[in-house]
Amino acid sequence: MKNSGERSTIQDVAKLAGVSTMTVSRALAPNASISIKSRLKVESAINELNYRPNVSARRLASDKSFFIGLLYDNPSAAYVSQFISGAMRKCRRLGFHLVVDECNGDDENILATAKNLQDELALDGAILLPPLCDNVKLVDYLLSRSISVVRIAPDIDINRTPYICINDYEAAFKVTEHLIKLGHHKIAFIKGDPKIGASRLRLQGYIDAMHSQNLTIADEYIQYGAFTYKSGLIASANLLNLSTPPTAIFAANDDMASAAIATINRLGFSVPEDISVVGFDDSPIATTMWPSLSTVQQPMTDMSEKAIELFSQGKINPEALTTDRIRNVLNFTIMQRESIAPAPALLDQKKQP
Amino acid sequence: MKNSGERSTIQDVAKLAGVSTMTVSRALAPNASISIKSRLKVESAINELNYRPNVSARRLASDKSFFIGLLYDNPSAAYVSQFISGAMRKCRRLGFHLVVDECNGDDENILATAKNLQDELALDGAILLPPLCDNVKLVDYLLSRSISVVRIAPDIDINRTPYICINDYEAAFKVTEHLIKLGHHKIAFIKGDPKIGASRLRLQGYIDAMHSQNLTIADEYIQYGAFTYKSGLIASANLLNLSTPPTAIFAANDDMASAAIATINRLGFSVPEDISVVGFDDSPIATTMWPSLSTVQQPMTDMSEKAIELFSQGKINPEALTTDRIRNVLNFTIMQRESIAPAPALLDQKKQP
DNA sequence: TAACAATTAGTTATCGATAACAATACTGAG
DNA sequence: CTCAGTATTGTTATCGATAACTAATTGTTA
Repeated sequence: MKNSGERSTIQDVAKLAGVSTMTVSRALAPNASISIKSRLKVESAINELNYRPNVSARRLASDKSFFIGLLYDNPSAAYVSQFISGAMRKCRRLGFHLVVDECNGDDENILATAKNLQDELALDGAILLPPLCDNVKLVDYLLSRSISVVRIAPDIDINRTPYICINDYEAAFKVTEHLIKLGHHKIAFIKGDPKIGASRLRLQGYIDAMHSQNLTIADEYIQYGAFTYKSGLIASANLLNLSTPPTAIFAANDDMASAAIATINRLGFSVPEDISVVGFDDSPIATTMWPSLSTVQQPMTDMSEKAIELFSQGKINPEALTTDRIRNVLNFTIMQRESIAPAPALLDQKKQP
Repeated sequence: MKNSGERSTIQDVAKLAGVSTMTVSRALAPNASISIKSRLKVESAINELNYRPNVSARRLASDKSFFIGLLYDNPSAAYVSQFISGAMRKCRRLGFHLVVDECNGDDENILATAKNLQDELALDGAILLPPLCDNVKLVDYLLSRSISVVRIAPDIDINRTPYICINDYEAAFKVTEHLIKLGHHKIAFIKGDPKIGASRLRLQGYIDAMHSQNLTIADEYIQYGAFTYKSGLIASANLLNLSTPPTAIFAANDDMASAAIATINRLGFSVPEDISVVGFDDSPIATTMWPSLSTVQQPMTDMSEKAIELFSQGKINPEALTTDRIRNVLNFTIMQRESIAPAPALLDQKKQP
């Protein structure tokens, strides 16, 4: 190992391994033709010297840019920043640069931002966060410029690019099932933004879980929501004003769930004694709230690291996409916190102003 | 202008300007000796070709890295991500790369993370967000490696490095003054994390504004807080349980202010009719809340862009630091929203469970 | 005005990697 | 065993910029 401060170069590795620099370079490339013997020699030299290629030199010499764009529209700051931090770290390790950009507005604007970014940096890859992951025009454009695309939780054209997600359906199913096991029968659901595919899956998971236990769902128990706090306030107020309010509210994300808690408290009920509340995403608000919010945790760091890894495993070219490369479904965790409890034996209190 | 897709190089500029590439290079450097005539020729050629230097080539050829580290400890995700987005954009424009890293834990850990980053990337500059901006050991280390440092809202060794902030004192003063003008006399304050310098300034602004109007502050009206939602819940509950609760609560950040709103609602009072609430920072929660929160907006994008600009204006070397380069105090904005109203004529309701 | 500094501009080598081509080492068929 | 054909490895030029040196120009002073 060279004395710290000085980084070792490909020349050092080549000398130590007793091969040419090209052989080292080839050992690093995913699809190069190189003998096993050389590869081993090079690999051990790399380890010994703790060598890592100089990105700038690479970028200059090759036609690749090693830039990966992370494009998002308007998911919550928390969602984005959680995703970023894992992706950044992984990028650094693998010699990529992450370029984060917000694509706002209508389709035209979004496309313009993407084009601009591309003109400026010549992206090698792009990661699309919801709801951009389902923007067909954007995907078309990126693929037409032969930019590798990885989508997070897409709902459309599932097999067109590799994607990463959790099983939203199953998560919602299990949460609902759990509430039922705690004795809840009157479970309401606050839907998410219909533009985001996962909303549909979460709703369906809830519905199917209810039906699987032979529970019927009153129409009014499924409320419209849009992933915003405000929409959660309205939806939860609607639910509490029903003649028979629910004993549990399952919201499609944490912002709406925390709005539900606020409403419940404001109307003189308490969480979880009177009404249990569950959210989705495990965003920071879930633990800043009091009572803390039970929710579904997505493994954001794993997801973002996985996304970057996909780029490094050779070019993601459409023909070579095997199913196991395309589908990357990671495990969720149900975070049980203070906001849920067994159903109250009887709920006959009246709300008081 | 070259046909889009192809970027023009320094050679193109040199040819068009009728000079050598070195002259172009020098025209771009901050302290190079070059005649006005050549500089003008080069500049117009650069404009015509829309030339922007290739960062990789630069990094390879020079001893600079063009990496700027953005180090933060644990300010809210919202604070960091707002800062990042401006900084990223500016970096792209000026040919830097922003490397974002979280430095957690005790001083030793923080230092280790910074050293690691430095070994890996050889930073040209570092931006320190609070509370890292006041970590003397960290600043010492970075300066000792001759990394340019820009600090955000520092409280210690103010003149050691350039810094960027708003006038927290004045903002707090004006907010308090505004509440007083609305007829509030019983104004309480929830303090921020004492590790963060701005906390002290915000408190002092509040105190001085009260005194300037000859209002006295009951001891119990100044509550301990730590910038967290939970600490805001406790502090506000304390305030509402006083025999004469305040008619206005000013919290040193939005998280605590929103906790205050939650407590007020839970105890059967309403905002702003019974009690006005003001926060600080204009974080996303301020507008997701209902009622929306009046607060002080820091110009985060301006701050982050300014920070990056400082690096590009030649090396920030300690000797050349004039006062006007060091101090960068930007303007805040008081965001008046739904959570404040004139003081109630009389507050004689009792809280009801 | 000649002689010498000080400024400004140009030339060449270099950073660390890969592309494209050239050379060599293996392989199996005849 | 030889030779074509393939698999592997090496050589040289190159990416786009700057450092370090050299050359030319300008300005100053005796």
